[in-house]
Amino acid sequence: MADRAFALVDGNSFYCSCEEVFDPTLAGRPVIVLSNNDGCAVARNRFARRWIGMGDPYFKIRDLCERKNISVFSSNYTLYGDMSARMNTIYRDFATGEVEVYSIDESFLSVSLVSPDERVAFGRDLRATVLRWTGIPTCVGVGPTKTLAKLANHLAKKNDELAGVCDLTSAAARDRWLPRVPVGDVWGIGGAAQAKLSRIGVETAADLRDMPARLARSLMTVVGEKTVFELQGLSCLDLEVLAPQRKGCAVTRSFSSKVTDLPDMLEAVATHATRGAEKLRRNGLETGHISVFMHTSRFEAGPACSASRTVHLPETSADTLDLVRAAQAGARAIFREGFRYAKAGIVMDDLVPAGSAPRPLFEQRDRARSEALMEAIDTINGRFGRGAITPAAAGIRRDWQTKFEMRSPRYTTRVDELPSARARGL
DNA sequence: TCTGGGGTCCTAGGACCC
DNA sequence: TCTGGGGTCCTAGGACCC
Repeated sequence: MADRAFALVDGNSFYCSCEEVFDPTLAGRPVIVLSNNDGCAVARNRFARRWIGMGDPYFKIRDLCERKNISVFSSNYTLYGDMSARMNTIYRDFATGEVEVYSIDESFLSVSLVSPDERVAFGRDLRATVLRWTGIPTCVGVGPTKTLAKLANHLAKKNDELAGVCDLTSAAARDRWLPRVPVGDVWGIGGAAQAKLSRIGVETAADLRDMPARLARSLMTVVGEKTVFELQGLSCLDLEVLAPQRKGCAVTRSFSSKVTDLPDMLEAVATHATRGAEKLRRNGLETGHISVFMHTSRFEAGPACSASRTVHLPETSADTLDLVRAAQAGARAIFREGFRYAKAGIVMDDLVPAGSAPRPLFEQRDRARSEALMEAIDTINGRFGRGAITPAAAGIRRDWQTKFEMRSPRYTTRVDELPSARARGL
């Protein structure tokens, strides 16, 4: 049995690249994609990077974008999710199914069966195939642990001479590269850990690898200790080919304009609960309680307020009407007049598989009827688009609705939004 | 004038990730 | 005017019990 090896593949400026695939006029031009509500820049292509910082609020850079002729898009998660699925199909071919989908644009592949001297060629072939079949440019990092694969991917992105593929399989390669990586760029080392490490003179990935594991544990808990082992080449994190059952589910949104009255708040909370119930049903899960929260803006002077309330259900449920009712009851209990609310949301945790929880002796509602109704609603919304049917409480789309003013078409998932092509000179 | 000890379970909050 | 959303994991500390 060969030693273990992992590859991490990710899409370069993934959201921007998705937009560029379907709009050839963007080629060679700066492009950014905004977060929900057109709030912040969350993706920048390589031409936009010199002007736009990650997370820059849009209202602060709007003029700059105009001056520099930067193309700006609202997030189009439907499109990005579909492109992501296409890429993972290719990865599964390359890694005989041994693929962990880590995020919308990153996947770990097992490459244990690829001999060490062929791993760079494997990476180049994978990149070329993904580019040809989806139009998305990628980088590939290879290593004996997931943390090293991640680090290799980071190096592939930052160093043009690597041509998009970096292999840290050999100890010699690690000795060459790890001293060049700031410790804060290591997967799992955030701001707090970086500050602690800096105080004891640990500044690079190589320093972290060479520090005593026990000291790492005392500074950064067992998570930091594992990171040290992983940098040494001792694999502590396995590939998770089957997505573990999710434990929680949240739907939260900032309002596009501040909410000050109860009817608007109730409508927003009902909309979030509706969406939450859909997510539960799609995952075959139920919840026994739902929490509601609302708060004012942390950037705004004036009276501040942050409140939350958990409401228990008589029995576990994924029924939209149950969840809307409970969420609104919670919202009524915590809503206070006189505040300019900036955000509200619902959170559900302790999720259980549908039908697995013990039922009360005397059922309070007709389960079969509820399930039939929800199935009908999901079918209709599946065919005609989300929101074709919603509970009346989720309302009629008022001012608080999240903004997506610059969203591109859903090219790959909606027949009425397919890209069109014109042939010239025939 | 004065403190038990040890176990489990739950929750809140911190840290990190994309 | 305008500053994202959705996860996971770990630990400390309180409540409770015997």
